[in-house]
Amino acid sequence: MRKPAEEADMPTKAAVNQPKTARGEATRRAILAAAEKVIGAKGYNDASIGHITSEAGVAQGTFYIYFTTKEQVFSELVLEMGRLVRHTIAEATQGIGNRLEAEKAGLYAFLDFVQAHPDLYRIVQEALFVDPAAYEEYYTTFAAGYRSGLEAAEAAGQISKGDSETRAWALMGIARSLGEQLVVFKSDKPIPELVASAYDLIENGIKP
Amino acid sequence: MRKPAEEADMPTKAAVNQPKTARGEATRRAILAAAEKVIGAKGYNDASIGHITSEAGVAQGTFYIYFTTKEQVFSELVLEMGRLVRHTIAEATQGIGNRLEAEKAGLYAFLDFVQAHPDLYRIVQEALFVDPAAYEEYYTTFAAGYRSGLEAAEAAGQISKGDSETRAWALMGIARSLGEQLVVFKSDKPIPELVASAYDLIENGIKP
DNA sequence: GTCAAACATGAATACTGATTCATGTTTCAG
DNA sequence: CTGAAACATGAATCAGTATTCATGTTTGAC
Repeated sequence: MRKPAEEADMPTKAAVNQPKTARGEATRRAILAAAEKVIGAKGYNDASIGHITSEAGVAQGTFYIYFTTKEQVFSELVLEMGRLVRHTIAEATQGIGNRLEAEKAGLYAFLDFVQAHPDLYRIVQEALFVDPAAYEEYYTTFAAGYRSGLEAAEAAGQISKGDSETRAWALMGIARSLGEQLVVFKSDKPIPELVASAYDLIENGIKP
Repeated sequence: MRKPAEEADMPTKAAVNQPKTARGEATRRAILAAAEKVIGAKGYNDASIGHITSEAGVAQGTFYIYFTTKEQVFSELVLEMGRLVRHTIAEATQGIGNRLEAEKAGLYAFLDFVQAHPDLYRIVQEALFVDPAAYEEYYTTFAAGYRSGLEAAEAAGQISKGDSETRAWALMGIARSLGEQLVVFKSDKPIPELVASAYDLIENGIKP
């Protein structure tokens, strides 16, 4: 478990195994990409190191030059997914004044991203069983952002008052469920329609 | 799913290994209960047959008297969760005329159930990776019920018009997300509050 | 009571797959 | 150019564990 840092002092996650040359950099990236593909497709347990390295076009031992453990690649992928999603959404909602509109654009961007990266989506789901801490961080970070957006909107009078904590989780649940529609159940409903229907619900509810 | 008669001829899923005596019945049940507990706690892969049988208080070989495969117990647990949840919700919403109120009562019952059976909840989530077919059936069955409820309510003028397919998935997503709050993130927010906040959102939306 | 069918046992089998290691090959600073 | 550090290889190790099986024990119909 604990891993003494090379000479620094990170208590939580020492970033060892960093490549020093361009070649190493490329190899590491290839392995990471292969891991995303293979683990996303076969699941963590059926994805063997052999599968991953052969997909990456390197020998099995090469894996351990850049990663200390099978679990470590997995964790890295979860973190990557988190960073990418947040970045994508932040970019998509950049400069949208009305926060309700921003949320809608965010949902749209999220679904687009999920459709483009189905493997990463499944990996995050599996994290609940492979790396619960990463899973938790992924969702709590996400929820915190959602929540503060809602609170700002509430303060600005752009949405009604309500429990923004529960709202945040509920809205995340909607986004996740629709994402699953696309990636897991392979729905062919176009994203714009999904977003439109969902946002009609979110804005107006279902009261007659 | 379909249940072959004792001596009929199902090609897909022979229901062999049915105990014939009271003792066998009890043992099988003990193993199933142990499997729920152990797999729910450690996850499918880390839950070995040895763990399960020792939790059940029987020898390792006994497992294979009642189950042909580790995967089979797992599948059975997913099916059980589906049956139990549907039954619980049906019972809780029995005789409620207003369908909007019925949905609320259903959410309440669902969250109660989830809190009482955290292991089963995790098992369903893991089914996406261990037994995708069971996972799919669980959610599509659930969604179909949700959807037809919404359509009936719409026809009866009890809710506004809208895409009931997407609505069903969105509402399921909310329920699931709140369930996860309880079971995975161990929120201490009382269920009635969760339900109240969520249903305010579902009924009225967040428009000011 | 008896005995065949059910049930139970736990050691042995058989295989998978993560991780290590001894041995080359490539890179690049000086 | 050159040699030490990086990088790469893939066969060998090593542990875990699903499943089988030969051998008892219990049950219940008669």
